[in-house]
Amino acid sequence: METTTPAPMSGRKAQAARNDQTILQAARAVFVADPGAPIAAVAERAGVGISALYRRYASKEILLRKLCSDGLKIYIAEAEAALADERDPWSVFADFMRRIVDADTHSLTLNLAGTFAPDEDLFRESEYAESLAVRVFERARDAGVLRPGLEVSDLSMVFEQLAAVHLVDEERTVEMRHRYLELILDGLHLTSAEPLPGPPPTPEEIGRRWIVT
Amino acid sequence: METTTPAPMSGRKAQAARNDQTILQAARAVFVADPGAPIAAVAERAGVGISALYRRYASKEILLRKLCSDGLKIYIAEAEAALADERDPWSVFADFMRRIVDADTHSLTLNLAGTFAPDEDLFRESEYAESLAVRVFERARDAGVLRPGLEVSDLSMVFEQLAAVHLVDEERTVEMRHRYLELILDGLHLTSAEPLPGPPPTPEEIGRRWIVT
DNA sequence: TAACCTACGGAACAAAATATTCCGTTCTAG
DNA sequence: CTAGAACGGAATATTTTGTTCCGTAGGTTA
Repeated sequence: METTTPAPMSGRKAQAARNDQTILQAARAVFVADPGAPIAAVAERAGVGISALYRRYASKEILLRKLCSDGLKIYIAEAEAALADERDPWSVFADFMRRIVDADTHSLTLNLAGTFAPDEDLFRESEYAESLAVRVFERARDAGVLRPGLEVSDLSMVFEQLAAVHLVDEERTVEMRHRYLELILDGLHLTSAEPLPGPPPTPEEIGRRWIVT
Repeated sequence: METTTPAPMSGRKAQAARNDQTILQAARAVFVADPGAPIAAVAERAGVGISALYRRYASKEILLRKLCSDGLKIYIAEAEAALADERDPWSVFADFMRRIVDADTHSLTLNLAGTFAPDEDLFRESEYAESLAVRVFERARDAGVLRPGLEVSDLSMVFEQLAAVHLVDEERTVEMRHRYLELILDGLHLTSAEPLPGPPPTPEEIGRRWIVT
């Protein structure tokens, strides 16, 4: 459970605890790259056998839910941090965006939408996360630092667009996302600009994609 | 082959000619929604039997190449139109972007990258398309209407990002893409703004994704 | 009209992929 | 020294899917 201390490097239990981490990281990397990847690919990437996976997660679906849930937890944490941030509204908002893009929470929610049945808990977490996002957004909007006509739902779409930025090298991918996030932030910040064309996506439009087919 | 005239509505040949169209449209729609979709899904969507597909395309891979090739042809046509456009540089550039986004040529090149072996011809077409894009881009840049530090390769990434905008309803998807394209265009047009952070993607980084694994 | 041929629908087939189970092995704690 | 946790990875059962095949209908030609 401790990621900080290398812990008594030896010992079966330490090994296992380290695997907990390794497996989750591997799963994340693999499923972000290819949402339909076989579970064997995760094991290989983690450098462990398949049974090491099944010992921890009874099924692929459960593993996917875990990954999603973790992503949401990060999102929630960042949103709460933003709400507690006392600096000027635009900096707070922009940094929130940057952190979410860095955390890459949307590569999962985007790619995995519809590939597994959303848990009841997941649903609640998701709703809570959304409610926080609303508050973060409204703080910026009420402070008058956002382009007129924007809605919270625009944020989701922006995150999804940035999650689509994918190069082979992971580090470069992160760099590129920052590059285009700055571009988009400039557009979002243009308080004197024209409102964007077309109505923003409705929450319903955004949520419908989670329906399992 | 003629899409304009409904042609002698009846007649086996007319029927077949119409199927040529229907099948391509269906294939496009299906594979854009799900790059790994089975060929049977295309047949179903087109409302024809499987053999109607195999009569025209000897394999799935050939069909995919055809779709990609068609997309590139559109891209090329739009780029050539832009180069022939005499209006002010920014309008020409912005309209080029809008048309490409509308044509949705990148949903295919993006989603299908790596799922089939690029043909020799496809390769040539692709290179020609890219060379045109360079000229369109440089005309705008040389006219001084672009934010400093931008490169042609940034266009590819922008198109890919916009191709990631996907709602259930197709019409709304188009609307949304326009919405965020305007946002991005504003960012691209900010000639006095800071250059974007990080080096732009290299052609090599963008091309590497086509390697079949 | 009759033979013929093209385009087609869709079942049947074979191959590939993949989630999950199972069993023998290794390593550690006590 | 031994019981058992943790593991590696082959084997299994199932599903998915590309492709082939065959019987039929509609149109065409002689």
